Order: sequence, then C-alpha cells, then structure tokens
Amino acid sequence: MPVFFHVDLDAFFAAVEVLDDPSLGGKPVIVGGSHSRRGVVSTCSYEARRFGVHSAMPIGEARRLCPKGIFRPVRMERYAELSSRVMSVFSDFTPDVIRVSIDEASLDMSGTERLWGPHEAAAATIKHRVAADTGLSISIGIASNRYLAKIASGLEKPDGLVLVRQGQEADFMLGLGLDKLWGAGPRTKGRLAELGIDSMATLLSLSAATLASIFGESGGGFLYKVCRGMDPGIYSAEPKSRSISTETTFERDVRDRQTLESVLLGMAEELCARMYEDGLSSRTVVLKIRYDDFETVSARETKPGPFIGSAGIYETAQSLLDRKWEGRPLRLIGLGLANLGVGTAEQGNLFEDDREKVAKRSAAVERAVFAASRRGLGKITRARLVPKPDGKDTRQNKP
DNA sequence: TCTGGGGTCCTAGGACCC
DNA sequence: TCTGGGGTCCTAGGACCC
Repeated sequence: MPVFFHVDLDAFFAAVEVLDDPSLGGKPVIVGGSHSRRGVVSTCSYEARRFGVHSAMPIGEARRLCPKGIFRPVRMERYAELSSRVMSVFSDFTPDVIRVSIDEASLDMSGTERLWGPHEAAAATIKHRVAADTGLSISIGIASNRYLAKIASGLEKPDGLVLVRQGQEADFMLGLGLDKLWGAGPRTKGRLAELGIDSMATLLSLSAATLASIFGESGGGFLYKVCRGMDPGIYSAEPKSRSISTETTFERDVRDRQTLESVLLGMAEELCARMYEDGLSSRTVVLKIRYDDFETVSARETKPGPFIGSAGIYETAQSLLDRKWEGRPLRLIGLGLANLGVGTAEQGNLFEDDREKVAKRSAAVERAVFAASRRGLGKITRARLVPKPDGKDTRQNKP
C-alpha cells in the first residue's frame, strides 16, 4: 500500500528568527520586506497572524494591523541552511524525499512500517528528530497519495498530524470546504462561486466533460480528480522546462534608460554566473517590466544557439527593452533565462567561426572571474556596476 | 496600505513544414 | 485555385504556489 507523508515547517522563516533570538518567543514576528517601502510579508509567527497579518500582505498594512510587531528582514541563506538540515533528517527515514520548496517535502513512506512502526508513530518520531536536531516544529499529513497528504498537512498547523485512512480518501475530501482545495487559486475559486458551485459535493456532481469545458482540459481534469480524493499528479514528474530569473522592484519608479541598462547588465552577469554554476546553458532571454500602474509586460527572444558569456544575454535584454518599453516609469524590471539545458555552451553544436572563438575566450575569462569572486578573491565587477560617488544605487537589496 | 521574488505549467495564436 | 490536417517551435500572458 502506498503511503506518503507531506511535511511542512511551521511559520518557517519566523520560527528561525525566534530560534536565533529566543527573546522573540511568543511575540508577533513578521519577516519580509526588509527596509523597503515596497515590501511584503514573507512569513509571520502565529502570534502575528492573530492580528490579521499574513503572507504577501504589504508591510505597511502589517505595520498598521500590528504596530507592536517585530519586523525582521529575510535571511534566505540562514533559512536554506536549516532547510537542508531538516531535509537530511527526512532522508534518514526514506530514500524517496521530494523537496517541494524551502519549507516542504513529500516523503514516500511506503513499506517502512517494519523499520519505523505504524505511520502515526513514524510521524511522531520524525517530529522529535526535527525538533531535537534543529529546534523547529513541523506539521505532517499522511495519505495514500501526495496530494491528499499535502492537504492533510495544512489542516492542523502548527505541530499538526493528520492521517487520511486508506479507503477514506473521497470522504475526506467531501468533508472539506472548497477553500481547502490546493491548486485552485482566487481566479478558479471565483469562477466556481459564479457558477454556484459552493461545496465539494456540488463539484463532485459535475462530469469530467463539463469541468473541461469550463476550466480547460488540464484545469478541469485537475478538479475532477481532486474532489474525488485522487492524485492529480502534482509532484510526480521532473520539471519539463527549467528557467532562472531575477527581478527587482525599485524603491522609486525609474524612467531613466541608463539606470535600467546598468541594472540589466548586473542581472545578465548574475544569471550567467548561476547558469554556469549549475552547468546549464540557455538560448532564450526573457525581459519583464512592470509599469507604475502595475501593468506587466514580458518579451522573450530565442537564439539559434546557446549564449556564451553574459554579453549576448545583455545585448538581447537591451533589444527587448527597445522593443517593449514605452518609456513610462517602471516600478520593476526583471530578466530571466529559459529553455535551460544541461551542458555548457562549448559543448553545443556551434559554428566555429572567428567571432565565436573570441566570444568563447571572453566567456572563459568571465567564468574565471565568477569562480574567483566565489572563492572570495575580492569583488570583481564591471565599472558600470559601481555606483557613481554622487549618485544613488537604485537597486534594492543589492549591496 | 497598495500589491516581493523565484519558480512551474497551461493556453492560444502564429510561423513554418510536410 | 482552393483547401486539409498534423507536428514543432516560438511568443505573450495568465494562474498558481511558497
């Protein structure tokens, strides 16, 4: 019998802040936004949630709702470190651990009763181990498929443990409100409400064909399965495409081309370095801009062959900016690489003309520079990225 | 009180080829 | 002269998640 545990760290970022500063225990801790005017809440403690604060809420609103809240910036490296320790605990219980996000994992615990006893006992053991090794608290959902386990893990947070018994999958879903459906966001829920579908039972009464006609083949199929307690296959496959991206929201809107270009140049270099580190290559650049009225536009360009070095990425970004930007003030700019594949550009089938030889040589130099800066041999950067002595660096969270 | 950053997947339409 | 599907690649936008 297949059995999956879904494990979710409770208020993870806020819990780490309390762990590292125990005087925060029992207080409304709100992580996010750093010092930015335009930040949002990333995670907050359960004490803060009692004031109505929640994830993705603008920091200003959180401050208004919870004036005595303790606001902390995001320390992603520290969270990543603890996340790794927690994940390694999970690996002691089963070799099949899917790390879903920094604070969640899906464990295939099928056939582990001999080793760890009944599932609820095993879950309790995992909780103890995580608490002993890291001081953190987790919630666990247990079910015969990953989707139900995921739902179950969220029902009794914090420190929750919910088991969906074999054969009870459909009944379990029937007992839940539509608000508990994972994978149906505000848009889908709104559409369901419009159609008068206000309960799991009503949703269950609709045929697969009806659902597909309303929500499309994929969305309809998802809803059809999920309300029956069947696995829609949320974490099953390897990701089809990989992409990496970076974006920044300016402290104040920007309409100066020079500023935008220097931000793009820094982004091109950062993305290029990440791509090399992961041993990937890409032929597609994606530019994203958001105007002051929040209108968001993207543009992409795919080249016949992979990018070699950051120069080509930067040049493509510039031409995309030419094509898309209307010159109105921007609140955000972002750059990404899509269609990432394994293998460095050198291994791709490229024409060996002279220009490319030169490009390769400069890419090799660039890689050496990235490697050197990773080893801490001083910060090497292009002159254009150094803030002018009199000017302000408008980039946020970028020292 | 305005709305972060990093991802994945889906859809619809166009281009191009057979 | 007009009309077909099917397949693949690409683009832009949107939904959703943590």
